[in-house]
Amino acid sequence: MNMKENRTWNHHVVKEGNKSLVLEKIKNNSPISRAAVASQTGLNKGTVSSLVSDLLDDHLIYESGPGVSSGGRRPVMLLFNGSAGYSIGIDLGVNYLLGILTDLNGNIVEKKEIIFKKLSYEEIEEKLFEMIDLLSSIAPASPHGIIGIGVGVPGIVDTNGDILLAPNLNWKNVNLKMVLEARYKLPVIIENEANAGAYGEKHFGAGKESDNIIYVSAGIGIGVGLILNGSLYKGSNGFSGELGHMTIQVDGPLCRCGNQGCWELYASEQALLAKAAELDLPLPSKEELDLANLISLAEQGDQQVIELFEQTGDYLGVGINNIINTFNPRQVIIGNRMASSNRWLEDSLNKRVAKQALWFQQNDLQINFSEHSTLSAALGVSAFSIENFLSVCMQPKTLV
Amino acid sequence: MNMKENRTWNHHVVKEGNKSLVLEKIKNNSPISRAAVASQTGLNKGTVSSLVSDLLDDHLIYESGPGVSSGGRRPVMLLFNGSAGYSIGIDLGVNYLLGILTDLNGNIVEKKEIIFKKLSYEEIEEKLFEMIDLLSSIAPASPHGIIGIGVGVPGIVDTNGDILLAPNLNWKNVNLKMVLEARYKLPVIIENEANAGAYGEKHFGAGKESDNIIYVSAGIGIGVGLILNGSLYKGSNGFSGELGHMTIQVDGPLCRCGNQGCWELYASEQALLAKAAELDLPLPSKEELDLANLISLAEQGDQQVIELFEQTGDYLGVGINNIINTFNPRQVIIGNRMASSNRWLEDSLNKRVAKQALWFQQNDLQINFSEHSTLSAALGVSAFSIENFLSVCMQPKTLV
DNA sequence: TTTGTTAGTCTAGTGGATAAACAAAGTTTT
DNA sequence: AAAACTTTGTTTATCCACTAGACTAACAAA
Repeated sequence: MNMKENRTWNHHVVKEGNKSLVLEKIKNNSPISRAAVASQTGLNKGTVSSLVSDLLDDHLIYESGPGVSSGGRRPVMLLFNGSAGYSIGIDLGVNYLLGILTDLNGNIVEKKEIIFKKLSYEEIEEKLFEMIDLLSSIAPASPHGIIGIGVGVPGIVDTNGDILLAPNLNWKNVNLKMVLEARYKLPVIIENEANAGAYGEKHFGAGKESDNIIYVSAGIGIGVGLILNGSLYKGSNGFSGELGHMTIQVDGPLCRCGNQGCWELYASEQALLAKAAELDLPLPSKEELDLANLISLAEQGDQQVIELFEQTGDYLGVGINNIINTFNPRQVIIGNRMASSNRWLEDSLNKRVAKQALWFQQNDLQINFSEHSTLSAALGVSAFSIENFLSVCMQPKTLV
Repeated sequence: MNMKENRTWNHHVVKEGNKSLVLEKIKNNSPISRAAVASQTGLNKGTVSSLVSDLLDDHLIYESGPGVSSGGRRPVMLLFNGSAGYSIGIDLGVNYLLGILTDLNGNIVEKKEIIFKKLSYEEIEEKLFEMIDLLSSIAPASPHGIIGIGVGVPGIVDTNGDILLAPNLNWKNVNLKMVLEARYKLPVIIENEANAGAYGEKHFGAGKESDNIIYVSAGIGIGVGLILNGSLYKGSNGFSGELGHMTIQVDGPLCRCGNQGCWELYASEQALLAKAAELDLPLPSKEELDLANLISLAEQGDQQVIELFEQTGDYLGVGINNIINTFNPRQVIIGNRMASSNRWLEDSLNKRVAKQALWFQQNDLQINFSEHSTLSAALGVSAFSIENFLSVCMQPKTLV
């Protein structure tokens, strides 16, 4: 909420803000008593009592038995009710569909994956419906039911949620949001896969406390999700983070974007595979040249492949250096498919960063590979829906 | 103001927000009547009346004569009182000191420049005192007097205002803020010169309405100021925007930062001069190889020099492309000393951007050279002080 | 049992927003 | 010119949410 917005300030806003403050406190510090919430937030005891009563009515929190006394009356402990509703998050990949059902804490209740190859838009839509229907049917009974659907896509999504371009899916101007909202009558969020991953990492990853997190989604291409000042930065039209097409070699090879020497020509899965194709690797057939097989070759100690990974790690480091100099982030997280090869990427990447990054940028800076790896994006869109749902819950009820 | 901050919400916050809303409305739409403020902000007429009366008491606005009637009682017009106080903004360069005195609208009342060469910290401090004393003494009488001092410096400033490193000045860990605050008993803001320039352009430049503005300060080195979502992004420790050290050529020449192929090795004033030194140019002596002389050679039609500028413009475009792909900004503004050579830089820069930037990024994107050029940074720090002053004015008075 | 402490609710009071009535100062219509 | 209408700005009554502090409840220690 920004003071410069043309929004007036009144007691509703105050209540909304404080309610949100109390809920956040309970979520992050549960179990906690009303008294502790009051003293820790600075709110008056009475105010907290009243807001807590609202939250209880909404089933967003619940009271557990009494806690331990600290020399007086025993406190009633409050807990966030993660099971007040469930959220669907789907990672729509080029050749897979990964769907999860999470509770409001982001805990995964169910996970389903479908692998496919070269499907048309209509066919993917069909699979998507099946996935959502399945996950909906699995969801346990709860006060709020399914609270929203989120979909992460490998493409450019504008600020309205329209998919403008998804080159690897061969999609253009697809309004999936409208389709899903019409069919399911639920809030739908469509988000770029890298943005979703960044959000997922912020909420459920190692970087929970950081305000400035850069999520590098290194897969077929490279996309970057930016969490700046604690919230997702999407740019003027929602096209930020196209760092895969950042020039790191002015006179480098031509990219399909029209540019030369783009980062993703050096450090993506596609780049790795292209370089591997030039080698004479002990694979059963040319068709089986994929990341999984390269990883197993590396595991067998194939020096050629290991060197390939190391070189890629070095190039990843070059781009990450640029990111560090640009954003001075607290944390850089490398996710998506390439993150699974962290064993062979890590050393050369760190060496490159240590060599280049300005000294003062190195303080308090963490560079991690994602722990969730393939799940970040799905978790992220699920988190979007949850945030959205909770913020709507904070708003005053308008009587019908 | 962020809902996640651990700040409670109460009546004061509401009043502060609405007062700020009303003041902003009057500032941007003056002259304007109370009634118009009410209808345009959505606030109640009575609320506006009361807030306006507060603002009149603070001398932040004033009433002019009655306006034209639109079929009823004639309105009393309200105007922002730019002369309620004055702000001092100083651009501390490597070999110059540029100080301005502005009113609260950012209009320059007085401008003074001192040129010097290789002074020690103590000597510069002395000059700085002289400058501030002079500007203070010139300021017209006003209700609030001098409301603050801002200084833009060519170096790394952390979030406390400490100057950690200013390589070209040979400064390290200088706490200028404390020195000035102790001497003048006024709020002091120290800011990186690129950040200051970005702020200056946002407030007084062509990009008044844009929310996402990138200011490229191309001088001896290159620094970048980032206005994202309407406010300055400073990174976790205040070190963001070090884009001069972004790699644009992995196997390029070594930079003093330890990196190879940094942008500022290709597109800064220093790079231009270095390349010019290799040429056999018709200059009276080697000592006179500077930007001003190169510009006059170009004006005389020297093809070698013009090509040098064009090449530099091309390289500027490479970095700006990376900026566009990263931030999807509404506007990119090139400022500082190199901006004065825009005539010869512009074409090759635009050609490079047109060739490379992803098509969807080109919509609604403006690339401009700064209109204020050398004044942006001083205007920016002055604006910082003004903003700060006004936000303090919005806070409820605590009776002593 | 008494005393002290902590938890949570209740009541009165406060500040600021809103709606609506009202006063002031015009314009337009008759 | 008088009457009717419009618009501006103030005033009044009311409402809402927070605060302070009294009060009740429930426990521990002496």
